[in-house]
Amino acid sequence: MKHHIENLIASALAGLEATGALPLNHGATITIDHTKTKGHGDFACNIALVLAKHARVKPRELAEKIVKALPASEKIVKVEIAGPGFINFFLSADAYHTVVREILEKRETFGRSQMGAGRKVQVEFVSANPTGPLHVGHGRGAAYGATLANLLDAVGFQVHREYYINDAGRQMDILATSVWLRYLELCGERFDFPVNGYKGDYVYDIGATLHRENGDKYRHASAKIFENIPPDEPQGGDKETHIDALIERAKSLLGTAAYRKVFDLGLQVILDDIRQDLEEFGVTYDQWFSERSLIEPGDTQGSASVAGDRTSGATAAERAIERLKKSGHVYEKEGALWFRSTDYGDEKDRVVVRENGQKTYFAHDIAYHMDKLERGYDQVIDIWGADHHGYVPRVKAALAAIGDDPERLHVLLVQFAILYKGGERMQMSTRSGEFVTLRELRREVGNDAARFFYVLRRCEQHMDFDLDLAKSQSNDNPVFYVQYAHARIYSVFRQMKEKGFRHDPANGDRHLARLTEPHELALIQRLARYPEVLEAAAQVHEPHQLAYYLRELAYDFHTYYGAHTFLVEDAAVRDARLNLIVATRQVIANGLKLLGVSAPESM
RNA sequence: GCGCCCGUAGCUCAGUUGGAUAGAGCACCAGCCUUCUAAGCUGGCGGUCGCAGGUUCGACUCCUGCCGGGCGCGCCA
Repeated sequence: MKHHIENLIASALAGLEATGALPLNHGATITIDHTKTKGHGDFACNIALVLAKHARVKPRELAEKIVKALPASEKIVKVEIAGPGFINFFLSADAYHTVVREILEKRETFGRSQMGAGRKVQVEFVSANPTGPLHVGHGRGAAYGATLANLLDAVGFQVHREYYINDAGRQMDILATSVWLRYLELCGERFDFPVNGYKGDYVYDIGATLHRENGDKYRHASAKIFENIPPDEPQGGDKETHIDALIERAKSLLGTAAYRKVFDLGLQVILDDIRQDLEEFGVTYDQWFSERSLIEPGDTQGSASVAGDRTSGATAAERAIERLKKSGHVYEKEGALWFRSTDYGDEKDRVVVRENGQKTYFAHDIAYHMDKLERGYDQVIDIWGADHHGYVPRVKAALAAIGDDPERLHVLLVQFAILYKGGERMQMSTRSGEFVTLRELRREVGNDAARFFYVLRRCEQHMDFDLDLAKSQSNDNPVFYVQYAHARIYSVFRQMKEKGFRHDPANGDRHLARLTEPHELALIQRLARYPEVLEAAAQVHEPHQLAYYLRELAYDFHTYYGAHTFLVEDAAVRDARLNLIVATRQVIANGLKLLGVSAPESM
């Protein structure tokens, strides 16, 4: 409909340009807006205001000229000039009635479009370190990322969903060492567990699995393990150097193969848990990309889709460093290799290869993003926790340095979800083991409420997640309101059978013109906007627009329900109304599907 | 100190990418269940859009400076 009016305006402008009433090449784009108040019609166009100065005419005068030049359209019953020079369009009821027909024809595909034109988009989200179960903060990224990916898919992008597994690096070594120490406790060894180790219950469980499957195979005497290890914090030492020394001790005592076994057990158990957790949450991926695959050429976990030249056997990380070197934006200082990211506006230069020869996490991330772009995505979307925001400039700088276009990378920062319980803010720390997991949240409030609640805020908005409120399942939670509208429509049809009526959709379609009540027109107009909402939400990466739309749609329906009876004696009116509410049910179901929320038939 | 995000009704938040008289839910007050589910509907109360300038036909929206809150500034990941 918007496009239809755009065409009318464009043709009017062309006419005025031809007669010289308007200058050529004014370069203004025609925008059609929905009006806020009914008195302003259905759509409004501000073109006369925009062009007035250029045409050296008063806005209202120009508006009159445009209106006179407008071609006739059967979809429009009235055109008015209002305010400073807005052109308001009033649609015929018939123009809207066709929407009901369209929804019933297209069913679950109604709202989908080809805006994306098949362009390839990668969405990487959650990507939590596999050092423990997902907590409620990850849940927000999961719900947001999954919904955004669904939206992009719905408007015609080819979407690739990916999880980056941080399975290399110090945090994972700390986990492996923590597992081993818990295992040793089960073997009967006694010692003080390091302050900086992972203390969650799941670490015990993994240690227990290790013990059950291997007995005392990996046991070493605690005296030997802690021999010459610098003291931990409670003993007046430094917790970081203490845990690092323990990691080295674990590696040397166990040997490479056995250490890797312990390490991989922890990784595998936790990753399986994360995968299952997300799956239950309705979040699935096309690919789980291993960080380790960037540095271990033989690794089969990672991307198999990179076509490029790996003839030399170089890892992705090595190739990334090479490309950086060729760019001339690196230098050596104090034994380390630095990337001069300040050349691209970063605050300071960054180390990519440490003094000890190991590549930094940043180097891996350069390689990962290089790999992403090599895979040919038109657009790469990263969804990160807001605490990583300082990281964005250096990644973009690196992409620019190696000759890729940093504009292809979009980093969306999701603010923390702060949990409140009993009016008090809850603290979260993976290390201490005191946190609310995503799984706990899902069990308490349900998947539907969690999914809906999470995407109700713009991602850059801090979110207060009141557990008591979400748990109470009161009508504070809009998900029930929307689901109830859906269930209510099913209920009407159950009632219809009891009353001995039949729904004849063809008859309803013939009598759509009987839908003349203000409630009906309002509902139809809301339905007509659904495709626009999907496009807007996808384009600006704001799933909350869909959530709000569904709430408004549910409101329109509930109001209609309260004001009119659907199951009336007049079959023409009855069938037309049933067509309308079936269309409503369809759009609610379509929208909820994209949000990952169920659409129940009864509640 | 520097950088990013946020500041809209008592609370939690929208505001269609610069449009017309700033909206919703909750809370509070007053109504509506022999009629398709009251998880609902109707009405009312509620605002210096953090503050001050600027840009223009027009600013919650864009620019600058302050104030307040969050986060980040590692050869951690």
